[in-house]
Amino acid sequence: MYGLYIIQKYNLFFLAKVVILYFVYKIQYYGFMIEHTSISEPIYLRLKEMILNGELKPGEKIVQEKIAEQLGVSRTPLMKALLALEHEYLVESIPRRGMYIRSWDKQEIIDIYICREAIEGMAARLLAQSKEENIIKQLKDCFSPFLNSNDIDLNAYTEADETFHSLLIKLTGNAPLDKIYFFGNIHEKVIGHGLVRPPEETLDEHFKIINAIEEGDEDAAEKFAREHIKKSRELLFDQ
Amino acid sequence: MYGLYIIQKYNLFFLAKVVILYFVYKIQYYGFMIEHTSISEPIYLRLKEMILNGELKPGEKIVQEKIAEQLGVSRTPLMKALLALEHEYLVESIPRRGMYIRSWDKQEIIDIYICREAIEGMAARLLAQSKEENIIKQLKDCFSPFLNSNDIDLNAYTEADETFHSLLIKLTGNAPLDKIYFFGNIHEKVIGHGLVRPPEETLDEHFKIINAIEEGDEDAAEKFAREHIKKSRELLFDQ
DNA sequence: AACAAAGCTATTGTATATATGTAAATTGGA
DNA sequence: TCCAATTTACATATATACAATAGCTTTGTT
Repeated sequence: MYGLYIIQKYNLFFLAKVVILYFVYKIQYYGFMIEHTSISEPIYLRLKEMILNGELKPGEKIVQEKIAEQLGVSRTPLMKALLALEHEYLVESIPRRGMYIRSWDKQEIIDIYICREAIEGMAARLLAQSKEENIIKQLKDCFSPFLNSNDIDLNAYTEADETFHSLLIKLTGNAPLDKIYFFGNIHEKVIGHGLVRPPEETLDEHFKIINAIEEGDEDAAEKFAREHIKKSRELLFDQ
Repeated sequence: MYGLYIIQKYNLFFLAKVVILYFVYKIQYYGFMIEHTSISEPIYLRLKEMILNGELKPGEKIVQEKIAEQLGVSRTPLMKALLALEHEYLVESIPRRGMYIRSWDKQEIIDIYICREAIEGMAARLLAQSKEENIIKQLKDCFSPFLNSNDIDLNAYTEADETFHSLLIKLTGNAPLDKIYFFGNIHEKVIGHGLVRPPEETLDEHFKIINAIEEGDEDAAEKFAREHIKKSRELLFDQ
């Protein structure tokens, strides 16, 4: 045993191997590598993508074994991902029957928009309280490409819109608030990648919110953020 | 095989067994029995109870096999329950390390109270919009026992307070809003079953909210609901 | 004696097997 | 031919088995 070690010690291949293993270890340890938390994380992301882009359609049943085979994993981590999606309102579970891609009726969509009003309104208020320059810059940057443009690219604007609303929450730094804001996904799904209202109308509203935040006017910031969502909601159902 | 069947067919014990099994089946089928959706549901409830009453302490590690054995189940449904608790902010998961009972620092509690302000404020507004008699009655009933009483039982009042805040959300009928309102648990946990402020102070505030709802004054209802929570938050941290 | 590295142990993450329940299919009777 | 009841097939829920890894312990070297 000892003799073997002596031999190995001066064996170049052995040394090389140790060095490599060491670095692999260090790389993993210090997190330079992609953090491989678990396999259910990528499953979750993939399924979410499939739901949002329509590969999996509302009302469709999810047969666990099929999807598991399709993704090349077992049912256990798939279940974990499905439970996360259930908590995000994207998947519905009927005990002993199965899981289904969720679909929303008119009332439910209204209810979701009301939640967004409450959450985004509060977010705008919090940002107005902080009034940080860096925050205002980030918000402005979303829409600055479209200012003074008389031919707005709808796809780009849609993406900017999504970024803006997501940023509004994240920039507050309020983690619990971000945690309960999973309705953004559903918004996207409901309107099918389009816009509820034309950029000409909403661009101004977005800047109204940003300006109120910049001026530190909490009440105005919240009011404008809410009105912005409310208008879209009312237009969706002309009520 | 067939012969055996004939013998069993006329065996009284066999017949009795079949009859019993049949009724058990029917009882289950028609739902006279407690609906046994799954075993993870009671596990979830039990764990929640254990966390809230302090049997499991903040920061404590949850060793799955231990708890599973203790509850007499396998790790699979336990995991399901733990994931649900993670989504409710009661349990924290560190990948490959384990799950821990969550503890909250000052900033996080403030953040949670801010969420409550947004959610409960919106709930009060929605109820003011509906202005249903039945709703107002239920809200009033929470506190009517304490009116004109100069010696309020603190335990009873604490319970009434919890019921009131929970009702405020549920009575809106907005399911998504109720889904994101899981911070009520944490409130209870944070203040340790006590009250942040004395009944003399909060009883009046509660009725201010209820009266605004009764009068259909949305703005006032939301304002009072928010102020009520904000005052407690400020007192908790005297900021 | 101090430190690094390898091995060990405990616990999590994943896969598979078993059990239980639901819905569809089939059979038998009117 | 239609209806009801039983059987069958399939999918989910739970349990168990296996694999991988984090942190501790031990060992060996300087």
